[in-house]
Amino acid sequence: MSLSRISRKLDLSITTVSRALGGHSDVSSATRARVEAEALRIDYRPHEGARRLRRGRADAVGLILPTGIGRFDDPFFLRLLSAVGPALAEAGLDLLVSSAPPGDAELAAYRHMVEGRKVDAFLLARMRVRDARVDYLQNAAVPFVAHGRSSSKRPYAFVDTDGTQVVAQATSRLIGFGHRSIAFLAASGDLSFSIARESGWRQALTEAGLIATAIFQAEPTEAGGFDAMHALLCSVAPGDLQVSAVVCATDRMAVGVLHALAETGLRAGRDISVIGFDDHAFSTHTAPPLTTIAQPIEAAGRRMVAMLTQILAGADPETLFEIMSAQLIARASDGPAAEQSRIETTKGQTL
Amino acid sequence: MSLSRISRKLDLSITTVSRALGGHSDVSSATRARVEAEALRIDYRPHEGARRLRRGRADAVGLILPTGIGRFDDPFFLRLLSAVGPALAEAGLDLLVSSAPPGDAELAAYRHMVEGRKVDAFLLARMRVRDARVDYLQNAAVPFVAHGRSSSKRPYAFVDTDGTQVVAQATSRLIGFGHRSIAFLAASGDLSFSIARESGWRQALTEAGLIATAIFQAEPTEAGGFDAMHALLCSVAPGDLQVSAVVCATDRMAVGVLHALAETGLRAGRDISVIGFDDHAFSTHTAPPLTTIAQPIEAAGRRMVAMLTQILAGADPETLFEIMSAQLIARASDGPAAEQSRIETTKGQTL
DNA sequence: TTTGAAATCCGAAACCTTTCGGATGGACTG
DNA sequence: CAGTCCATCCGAAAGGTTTCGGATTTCAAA
Repeated sequence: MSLSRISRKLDLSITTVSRALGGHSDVSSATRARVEAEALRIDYRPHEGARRLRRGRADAVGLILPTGIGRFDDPFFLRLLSAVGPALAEAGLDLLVSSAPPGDAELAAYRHMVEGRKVDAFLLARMRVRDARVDYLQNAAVPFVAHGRSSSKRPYAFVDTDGTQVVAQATSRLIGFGHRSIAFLAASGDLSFSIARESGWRQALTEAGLIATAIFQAEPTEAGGFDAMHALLCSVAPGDLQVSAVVCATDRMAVGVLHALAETGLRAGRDISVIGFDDHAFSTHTAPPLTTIAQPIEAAGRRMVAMLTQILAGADPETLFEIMSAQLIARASDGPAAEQSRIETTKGQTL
Repeated sequence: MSLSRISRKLDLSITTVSRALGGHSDVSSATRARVEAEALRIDYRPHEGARRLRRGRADAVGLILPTGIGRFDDPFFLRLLSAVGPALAEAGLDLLVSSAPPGDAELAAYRHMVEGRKVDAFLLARMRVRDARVDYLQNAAVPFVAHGRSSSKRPYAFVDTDGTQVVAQATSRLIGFGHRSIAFLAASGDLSFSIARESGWRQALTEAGLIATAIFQAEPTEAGGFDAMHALLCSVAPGDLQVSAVVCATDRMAVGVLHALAETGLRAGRDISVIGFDDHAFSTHTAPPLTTIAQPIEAAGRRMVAMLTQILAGADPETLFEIMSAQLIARASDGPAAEQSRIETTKGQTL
């Protein structure tokens, strides 16, 4: 009831109105102007449903938030969402959001959107090394762009942060501070970002001739970090701790580690160094302020949308990727190794 | 190409297939069974676009994230989103998300969804006392459910936390600890939640015969809290501070306050008490762990969806509302007032 | 046997847009 | 003047679903 309304008013065919508004060349500029004026006057908006029906696409993309075990509130996703929103809007794409815990329910959520033809493509985040979502989407021939990589037969479009390189740099910084036994606190599960960061840690250690055995893992939350560090501290007599520095897979874990340290009376940045990853807003304000790594989430989001529009326009997903570099933000949670731990490390690196 | 596919295969009319699947009564149970079996076999899903075109509704609801000044990553929204997602899915509703900074761009985002008939209704969060979104939506006769109240002529459906009551309780707790000069750190702007919480603080103070003048405000972020507390601490000579406790409008602000305190060598929970609001994941792990207030965000999200479906089914929005109670979580950032400040307060309450 | 109602089914229209394949008229070419 | 070509317009179909207003059959009641 709308293209037709303009067409009646202006005594033109529906076709002509449609083509005028659609910017086609076979309509005179005079007619086009008349149509545009009338469209503006009655504030015409094409009916999305009709358009989708006719064009056979949804002009929408899906994003399914991975609900975590327990409470789910990682600032990462919000930053991604808020970057992706305007970019998508500018491209004329809607964003359909849902949430599901990884596993069958998650796949079902993807299937729901695909089979209902609700979206043309997906944005994926928080990739896992063996990622069922990738298999499913590639199989169903649904385009997507991921934030992070995973091991799949066929390559796909992605944006990723070079976690390996920058964590290696952070670890080297600790080595430069005199630390000899540096632990890595990995995120549990097979989260790609954690594995990339871990290998940066390992790399720096190996290069410096140190052994990379002090690795433990926990849920990528504050509680996970706290529990892991707490367990570590309880496992040895006070003053007998081997580890003098901890590189954490995420800021949230680092916050938990800081807490466990404070609880035991250990001073982060002096007795033990801690480095996080993400540079979330709260990390400036921990006690002490957290040395961490800033990754360009907003830029990544915008880049993902750009890739998506290219793919939707026919580009080959296999050729589209970008690895962005992250930046070490030195604050106060790390520093020179205390004499004591420098000596103790000679006894061994394992825990 | 799909109802028709079933109809051809089964030698029925499209009408009958549609009505069989739609649960209408004028189709024999034998036929219905055949249709259902075939639909299952070919994994039939109605085409959303076609359905929307015909039915004239979108079966989708919109949620526009208010991008803040600077970086935007309040865990509140993520918790709300993850609660709302599954509830909406169960009701057969899609969730369309966008983001925009409050102001003209925000209204434009709402208009975009409304006028493109992309959604049937909205979910609103982070209400402001004078909220242009409410005016616009009521005017355009688009249903919505809000989290939080605002001052509008016509009432609307909302779920809210009773911030006033619980903050009064928290403030009384501080008074019970012997604090006599208790400040409130409000969120800037005219955010409803902050105003409700402020009035709880004021109420408790007044009831105890204390003067409620120590109020200052800042952006509802860690940086905002830090700057405000920092400025306060710098404005007086050390040891001359009037305020012995601070009630913060949000946990994020409280984190900043904690940081400012630590920087000056003041011990939160001993020299100065701090209470937050939200009980976000990181609040368990601040130094010291933050005494705060837990509000039921997930339950609120589910309740909002329930209300929305009622409204979409014809219920009167003006009769739908629920005020949920929040809970004080006592941790270590507050405690008995130090002798010193108890004496000093006699000098005056203002800052 | 006729009538009427109930149980089942179906044709066609409508929702709004896009696009294929022309149609029309005028200007230009040869 | 016949033939071409171009600029501009339009009719009709298609896309998948729902629903209005019957049509047909069956069966019991009169």
